Amino acid sequence: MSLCCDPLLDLLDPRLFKALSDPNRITMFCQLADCCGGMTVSEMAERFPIDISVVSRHLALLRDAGLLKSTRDGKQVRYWLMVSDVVDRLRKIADALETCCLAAKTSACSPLEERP
Amino acid sequence: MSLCCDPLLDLLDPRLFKALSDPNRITMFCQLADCCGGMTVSEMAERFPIDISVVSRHLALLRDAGLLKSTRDGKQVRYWLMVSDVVDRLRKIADALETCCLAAKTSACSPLEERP
DNA sequence: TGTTCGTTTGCGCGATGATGCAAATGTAAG
DNA sequence: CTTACATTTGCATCATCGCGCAAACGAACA
Repeated sequence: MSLCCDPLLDLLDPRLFKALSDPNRITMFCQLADCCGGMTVSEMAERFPIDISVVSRHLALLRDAGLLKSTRDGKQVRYWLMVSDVVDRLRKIADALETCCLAAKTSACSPLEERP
Repeated sequence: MSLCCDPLLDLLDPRLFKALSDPNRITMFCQLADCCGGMTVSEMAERFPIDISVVSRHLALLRDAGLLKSTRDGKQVRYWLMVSDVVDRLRKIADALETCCLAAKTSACSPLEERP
């Protein structure tokens, strides 16, 4: 069984949303948006009242979700926000959602009730 | 202390992302995107191998996060996807993210390092 | 090589989340 | 008013999450 919203379903990666479901991670995300030079784990940790190991884990989680990239610079690890990637993903989700709902309205796909 | 990304921070509601951080809720969200007539709790529950009470809770959570609206129709409660609201929120986040990062690049705001 | 600094990982604890079951609530029909 | 159906709400259980602490890892440097 396939849905008209299959492309939407592909775009809605739980990891993306789980990554931004935590207030601290959201703030880290915004800090990186304001800092085009990227930030090291230590620099980020200075701005939060939590242990640096926790900051490290949060940043790694954001990276694994595809929101950040990390580069080693000597002893330090610098995290960068992948702006265009994130912006593209969000816009694609919005577009797919609109397309899917429009298709549903115009009966471009069979109603759910008639499916096996 | 204020950040250039303050408008972005306001848009990034943890509840929105938490709502879509669960695979079952994502699928319910997509089902509603494909069904412009909305769905009752029972109709939704037919499509999932989980207890109907769990489905009810998932739908309520999606509603409380601002993704769905619910209307009572006799004994049944029908849930609808708030398409334009969700699409607008996603696009506003994408726009704010772009704006914030562009401002950071052009030094329209002070770098994080120089803040108190 | 040994030391130091930055980062990551292992472990445990308390809190939150997803789930199922049973009971309660709400609504329409007999 | 009683009954039947749809939904919601406790309650318990198990998994996951955020967190701190300590140890391990990695890279530069004396």
